Amino acid sequence: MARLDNCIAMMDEGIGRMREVIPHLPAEQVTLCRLMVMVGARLDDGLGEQIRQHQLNHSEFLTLVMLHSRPDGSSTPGELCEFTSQGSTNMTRIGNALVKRGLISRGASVEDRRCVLMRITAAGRRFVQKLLPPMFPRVEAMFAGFSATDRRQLSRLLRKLARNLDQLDADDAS
Amino acid sequence: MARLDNCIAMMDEGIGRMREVIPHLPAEQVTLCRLMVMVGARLDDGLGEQIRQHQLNHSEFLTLVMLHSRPDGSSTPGELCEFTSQGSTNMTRIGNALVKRGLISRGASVEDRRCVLMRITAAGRRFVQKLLPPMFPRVEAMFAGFSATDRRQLSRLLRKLARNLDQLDADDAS
DNA sequence: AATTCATATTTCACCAGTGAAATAAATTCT
DNA sequence: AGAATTTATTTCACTGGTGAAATATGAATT
Repeated sequence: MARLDNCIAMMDEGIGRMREVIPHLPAEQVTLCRLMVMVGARLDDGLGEQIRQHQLNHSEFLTLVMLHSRPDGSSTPGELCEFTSQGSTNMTRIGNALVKRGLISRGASVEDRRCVLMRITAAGRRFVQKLLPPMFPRVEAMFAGFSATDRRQLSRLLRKLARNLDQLDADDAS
Repeated sequence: MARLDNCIAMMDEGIGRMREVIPHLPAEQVTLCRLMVMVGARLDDGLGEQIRQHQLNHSEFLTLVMLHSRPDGSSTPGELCEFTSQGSTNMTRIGNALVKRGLISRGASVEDRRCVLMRITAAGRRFVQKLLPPMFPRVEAMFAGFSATDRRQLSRLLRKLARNLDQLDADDAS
């Protein structure tokens, strides 16, 4: 796989040439877009590899960790769909996979019996708690050389970007 | 689709609870990771929608724009694979699709006759130049409220993160 | 009680990308 | 000249996810 650094250099050159052909190209913003997508995807790939070693795919992992981090360790498929950006079809499949491995249980909700409750099991919790710590060194290494201010800035800017994206989606919808 | 803002709030709460269970969790870095992935993916989705209106998928678009931004408008499959993070199998398919639409041409290279040269056609250039400008307003809106300093900071931090990720990949390989 | 709405599952056809293996052709090495 | 290497294509089985439609069931509305 190409180093990110090369891809970025290639992009910088490409955008440099593009702006000569397309006069009103917002070069700085386009660059930031591409950086976000490239770096975000690569970051995800690296972690995905660690996850795959545990026979989990990305969505299954996310769903499981999501449940683990809920106050009561449970949620409904609909809610999980929303926060993992999955379709309901896929959520059903994810549920099947996790239930089969004994990491979660699934049953009708007591309050609203048409809801299904997915709940992490004790085995599921153990699994997550064993799975996560080995990922920490990599996560920390990603931000090596980032000062406390750098981290705060990045967090601030990403959250700001997120708000703008929400706004754009809202505009699209209306 | 859930607003990014909700997802982020949910994540913040989740990580807050997690750190009580897992003592040495690098909460700040994990948060940044998740932010990068979530925001990057959402950003991509929004643009992907605009691209799909032109009967192009993400990779085809990237490949085409890549060619357009090269000095001579041409490249080899291998090179394009590298910079678009595609497998060669897929690159062949992308080439087929773009050739069929007359946006690129494909033929043996003169210098090295085992290389294939993919070159954007005049029609391809027109297509790209008509396709891009409508995307600019969205791209600009994404960074609404970003000061020049904000943009420079974000660029700096993303490039720094990219270098760290390259370093991690290099370490993995060795 | 009947209708409407909400939640979830299942099935199905589909899209996009992966990874390995076999093939082909051209180049480089020795 | 012969062998090894590089580049690309093709085929194939696979993974992961999408989107629509049909079904079922429970809850809310009237």
